[in-house]
Amino acid sequence: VYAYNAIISGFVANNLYNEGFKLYLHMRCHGVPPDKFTFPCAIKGCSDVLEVKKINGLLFKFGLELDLFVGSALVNCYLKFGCVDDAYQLFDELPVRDVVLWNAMINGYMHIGEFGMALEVFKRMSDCMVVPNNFTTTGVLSALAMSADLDNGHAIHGFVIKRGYDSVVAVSNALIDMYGNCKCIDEAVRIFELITEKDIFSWNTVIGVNEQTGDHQGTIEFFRRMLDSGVRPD
RNA sequence: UGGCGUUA
Repeated sequence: VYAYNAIISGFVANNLYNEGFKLYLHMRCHGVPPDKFTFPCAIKGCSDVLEVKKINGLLFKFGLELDLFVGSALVNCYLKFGCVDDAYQLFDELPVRDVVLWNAMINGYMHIGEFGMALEVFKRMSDCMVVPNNFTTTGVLSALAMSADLDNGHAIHGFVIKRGYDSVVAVSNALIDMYGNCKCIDEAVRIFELITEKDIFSWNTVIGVNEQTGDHQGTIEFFRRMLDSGVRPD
Protein backbone atom coordinates (compact mmCIF):
# COMPACT_ATOMS: atom_id res chain seq x y z
CA VAL A 1 0.00 0.00 0.00
CA TYR A 2 2.90 2.33 0.73
CA ALA A 3 4.27 1.86 -2.80
CA TYR A 4 0.87 2.37 -4.41
CA ASN A 5 0.29 5.52 -2.38
CA ALA A 6 3.64 6.98 -3.37
CA ILE A 7 3.00 6.45 -7.08
CA ILE A 8 -0.63 7.59 -7.01
CA SER A 9 0.41 10.70 -5.14
CA GLY A 10 3.15 11.31 -7.69
CA PHE A 11 0.66 11.11 -10.55
CA VAL A 12 -1.87 13.50 -9.08
CA ALA A 13 0.83 15.93 -7.96
CA ASN A 14 1.83 16.19 -11.61
CA ASN A 15 -1.74 16.60 -12.86
CA LEU A 16 -1.88 13.06 -14.21
CA TYR A 17 -5.26 12.55 -12.58
CA ASN A 18 -6.44 9.73 -14.81
CA GLU A 19 -3.27 7.72 -14.34
CA GLY A 20 -3.55 8.19 -10.60
CA PHE A 21 -7.14 7.09 -10.53
CA LYS A 22 -6.42 4.09 -12.76
CA LEU A 23 -3.70 2.97 -10.40
CA TYR A 24 -6.13 3.27 -7.50
CA LEU A 25 -8.55 0.99 -9.36
CA HIS A 26 -5.66 -1.34 -10.11
CA MET A 27 -4.77 -1.70 -6.44
CA ARG A 28 -8.39 -2.38 -5.56
CA CYS A 29 -8.56 -5.06 -8.26
CA HIS A 30 -5.54 -6.73 -6.75
CA GLY A 31 -7.04 -6.75 -3.29
CA VAL A 32 -4.64 -4.24 -1.76
CA PRO A 33 -6.61 -2.43 0.95
CA PRO A 34 -6.36 1.37 0.63
CA ASP A 35 -5.63 3.46 3.72
CA LYS A 36 -6.04 7.05 4.88
CA PHE A 37 -3.12 8.09 2.65
CA THR A 38 -4.64 6.52 -0.46
CA PHE A 39 -8.06 8.17 -0.45
CA PRO A 40 -7.20 11.88 -0.59
CA CYS A 41 -5.11 11.25 -3.71
CA ALA A 42 -7.61 8.90 -5.29
CA ILE A 43 -10.37 11.46 -4.71
CA LYS A 44 -8.30 14.15 -6.38
CA GLY A 45 -7.88 11.82 -9.33
CA CYS A 46 -11.63 11.37 -9.87
CA SER A 47 -12.89 12.81 -13.12
CA ASP A 48 -16.61 12.52 -12.40
CA VAL A 49 -18.97 12.73 -9.45
CA LEU A 50 -20.03 9.10 -9.58
CA GLU A 51 -16.51 7.94 -8.80
CA VAL A 52 -16.37 10.36 -5.90
CA LYS A 53 -19.63 9.05 -4.48
CA LYS A 54 -18.43 5.49 -4.87
CA ILE A 55 -15.37 6.28 -2.78
CA ASN A 56 -17.46 8.20 -0.29
CA GLY A 57 -19.59 5.10 0.22
CA LEU A 58 -16.53 2.93 0.76
CA LEU A 59 -15.12 5.00 3.60
CA PHE A 60 -17.26 3.42 6.30
CA LYS A 61 -15.92 0.01 5.43
CA PHE A 62 -12.42 1.27 6.21
CA GLY A 63 -13.43 3.36 9.21
CA LEU A 64 -12.26 6.56 7.52
CA GLU A 65 -15.54 8.46 7.32
CA LEU A 66 -14.39 10.95 9.95
CA ASP A 67 -10.84 11.44 8.67
CA LEU A 68 -10.17 15.14 8.13
CA PHE A 69 -7.79 14.69 5.21
CA VAL A 70 -10.19 12.40 3.38
CA GLY A 71 -13.12 14.66 4.25
CA SER A 72 -11.38 17.79 2.97
CA ALA A 73 -10.49 16.10 -0.28
CA LEU A 74 -14.14 15.05 -0.68
CA VAL A 75 -15.52 18.49 0.14
CA ASN A 76 -13.11 20.01 -2.30
CA CYS A 77 -14.04 17.54 -5.00
CA TYR A 78 -17.81 17.83 -4.47
CA LEU A 79 -17.67 21.60 -4.78
CA LYS A 80 -15.47 21.31 -7.84
CA PHE A 81 -18.30 19.35 -9.46
CA GLY A 82 -20.92 21.76 -8.15
CA CYS A 83 -22.43 19.33 -5.61
CA VAL A 84 -22.99 21.95 -2.92
CA ASP A 85 -25.41 19.83 -0.88
CA ASP A 86 -23.11 16.81 -0.71
CA ALA A 87 -20.20 19.02 0.28
CA TYR A 88 -22.17 20.78 2.97
CA GLN A 89 -23.58 17.57 4.42
CA LEU A 90 -20.11 16.09 4.68
CA PHE A 91 -18.74 19.26 6.22
CA ASP A 92 -21.59 19.24 8.71
CA GLU A 93 -21.00 15.63 9.73
CA LEU A 94 -17.31 16.01 10.47
CA PRO A 95 -16.91 16.44 14.24
CA VAL A 96 -13.55 18.18 14.06
CA ARG A 97 -13.00 20.93 11.50
CA ASP A 98 -9.53 22.27 10.90
CA VAL A 99 -8.47 25.27 8.87
CA VAL A 100 -7.93 23.25 5.69
CA LEU A 101 -11.49 21.93 5.75
CA TRP A 102 -12.85 25.45 6.18
CA ASN A 103 -10.63 26.58 3.32
CA ALA A 104 -11.97 23.82 1.10
CA MET A 105 -15.50 25.12 1.72
CA ILE A 106 -14.55 28.75 1.13
CA ASN A 107 -12.56 28.12 -2.00
CA GLY A 108 -15.15 25.67 -3.28
CA TYR A 109 -17.92 28.25 -3.03
CA MET A 110 -15.63 30.71 -4.74
CA HIS A 111 -14.93 28.29 -7.53
CA ILE A 112 -18.62 28.01 -8.41
CA GLY A 113 -19.18 31.76 -8.18
CA GLU A 114 -20.94 31.79 -4.78
CA PHE A 115 -18.95 34.73 -3.42
CA GLY A 116 -21.51 35.63 -0.80
CA MET A 117 -21.47 32.09 0.60
CA ALA A 118 -17.67 32.11 0.60
CA LEU A 119 -17.73 35.21 2.78
CA GLU A 120 -20.40 33.70 5.05
CA VAL A 121 -18.31 30.59 5.64
CA PHE A 122 -15.30 32.79 6.33
CA LYS A 123 -17.21 34.62 9.04
CA ARG A 124 -18.52 31.40 10.55
CA MET A 125 -14.98 30.06 10.65
CA SER A 126 -13.84 32.99 12.76
CA ASP A 127 -16.86 32.48 15.06
CA CYS A 128 -15.66 28.91 15.56
CA MET A 129 -12.28 30.20 16.77
CA VAL A 130 -10.41 28.81 13.78
CA VAL A 131 -7.73 31.25 12.69
CA PRO A 132 -7.66 31.91 8.94
CA ASN A 133 -4.27 31.15 7.42
CA ASN A 134 -2.69 32.54 4.26
CA PHE A 135 -4.57 30.01 2.11
CA THR A 136 -7.87 31.20 3.58
CA THR A 137 -6.91 34.81 3.06
CA THR A 138 -5.97 34.48 -0.60
CA GLY A 139 -9.22 32.65 -1.30
CA VAL A 140 -11.42 35.20 0.43
CA LEU A 141 -9.61 38.11 -1.20
CA SER A 142 -10.19 36.51 -4.55
CA ALA A 143 -13.93 36.22 -3.81
CA LEU A 144 -13.97 39.88 -2.78
CA ALA A 145 -12.10 40.80 -5.96
CA MET A 146 -14.68 39.01 -8.10
CA SER A 147 -17.50 40.81 -6.32
CA ALA A 148 -15.61 44.14 -6.15
CA ASP A 149 -16.30 44.34 -2.41
CA LEU A 150 -13.96 47.08 -1.25
CA ASP A 151 -15.36 47.38 2.28
CA ASN A 152 -14.70 43.76 3.19
CA GLY A 153 -11.49 43.89 1.17
CA HIS A 154 -10.21 46.70 3.37
CA ALA A 155 -11.12 44.75 6.49
CA ILE A 156 -9.25 41.68 5.26
CA HIS A 157 -6.28 43.84 4.35
CA GLY A 158 -6.15 44.98 7.96
CA PHE A 159 -6.26 41.38 9.12
CA VAL A 160 -3.47 40.49 6.67
CA ILE A 161 -1.20 43.13 8.15
CA LYS A 162 -2.07 42.15 11.71
CA ARG A 163 -1.05 38.53 11.06
CA GLY A 164 1.97 39.37 8.92
CA TYR A 165 0.55 37.65 5.84
CA ASP A 166 1.60 40.65 3.76
CA SER A 167 4.98 38.98 3.39
CA VAL A 168 3.35 36.05 1.55
CA VAL A 169 3.50 36.67 -2.21
CA ALA A 170 0.24 34.88 -2.99
CA VAL A 171 -1.59 37.06 -0.44
CA SER A 172 -0.12 40.26 -1.87
CA ASN A 173 -1.09 39.12 -5.35
CA ALA A 174 -4.67 38.57 -4.21
CA LEU A 175 -4.66 42.04 -2.62
CA ILE A 176 -3.47 43.58 -5.90
CA ASP A 177 -6.28 41.84 -7.74
CA MET A 178 -8.88 42.89 -5.15
CA TYR A 179 -7.84 46.57 -5.17
CA GLY A 180 -7.51 46.53 -8.93
CA ASN A 181 -11.05 45.20 -9.41
CA CYS A 182 -12.27 47.82 -6.94
CA LYS A 183 -10.69 50.52 -9.11
CA CYS A 184 -8.08 51.42 -6.45
CA ILE A 185 -5.26 51.24 -8.96
CA ASP A 186 -2.80 53.29 -6.92
CA GLU A 187 -3.21 51.05 -3.89
CA ALA A 188 -2.87 47.96 -6.07
CA VAL A 189 0.37 49.23 -7.60
CA ARG A 190 1.67 50.32 -4.18
CA ILE A 191 1.25 46.78 -2.84
CA PHE A 192 2.82 45.37 -5.99
CA GLU A 193 5.92 47.52 -5.56
CA LEU A 194 6.33 46.34 -1.97
CA ILE A 195 6.69 42.69 -3.01
CA THR A 196 10.34 41.73 -2.83
CA GLU A 197 10.08 38.52 -4.84
CA LYS A 198 7.51 39.28 -7.54
CA ASP A 199 6.31 36.10 -9.22
CA ILE A 200 4.48 35.42 -12.47
CA PHE A 201 1.12 36.00 -10.71
CA SER A 202 2.28 39.39 -9.43
CA TRP A 203 3.29 40.59 -12.87
CA ASN A 204 0.27 39.18 -14.71
CA THR A 205 -2.09 40.68 -12.16
CA VAL A 206 -0.55 44.14 -12.08
CA ILE A 207 -0.39 44.20 -15.87
CA GLY A 208 -4.07 43.27 -16.09
CA VAL A 209 -5.03 45.85 -13.47
CA ASN A 210 -3.05 48.61 -15.11
CA GLU A 211 -4.30 47.83 -18.59
CA GLN A 212 -7.91 48.30 -17.42
CA THR A 213 -7.16 51.98 -16.98
CA GLY A 214 -6.22 52.30 -20.64
CA ASP A 215 -2.67 53.27 -19.73
CA HIS A 216 -0.98 51.22 -22.45
CA GLN A 217 2.38 52.95 -21.96
CA GLY A 218 2.40 51.94 -18.31
CA THR A 219 1.47 48.39 -19.20
CA ILE A 220 4.35 48.14 -21.64
CA GLU A 221 6.64 49.55 -18.98
CA PHE A 222 5.52 46.84 -16.50
CA PHE A 223 6.11 44.23 -19.17
CA ARG A 224 9.61 45.53 -19.83
CA ARG A 225 10.38 45.45 -16.09
CA MET A 226 9.02 41.92 -15.93
CA LEU A 227 11.48 40.81 -18.60
CA ASP A 228 14.32 42.61 -16.82
CA SER A 229 13.45 40.89 -13.56
CA GLY A 230 13.98 37.50 -15.15
CA VAL A 231 10.39 36.24 -14.82
CA ARG A 232 9.33 34.50 -18.02
CA PRO A 233 6.02 35.72 -19.47
CA ASP A 234 3.41 33.01 -19.99
C1' U B 1 3.04 8.04 0.82
C1' G B 2 -2.11 12.11 2.26
C1' G B 3 -6.35 17.29 2.01
C1' C B 4 -7.03 23.73 0.87
C1' G B 5 -5.01 29.32 -1.97
C1' U B 6 -3.69 34.21 -5.84
C1' U B 7 -3.54 36.28 -12.33
C1' A B 8 -4.94 34.32 -17.17
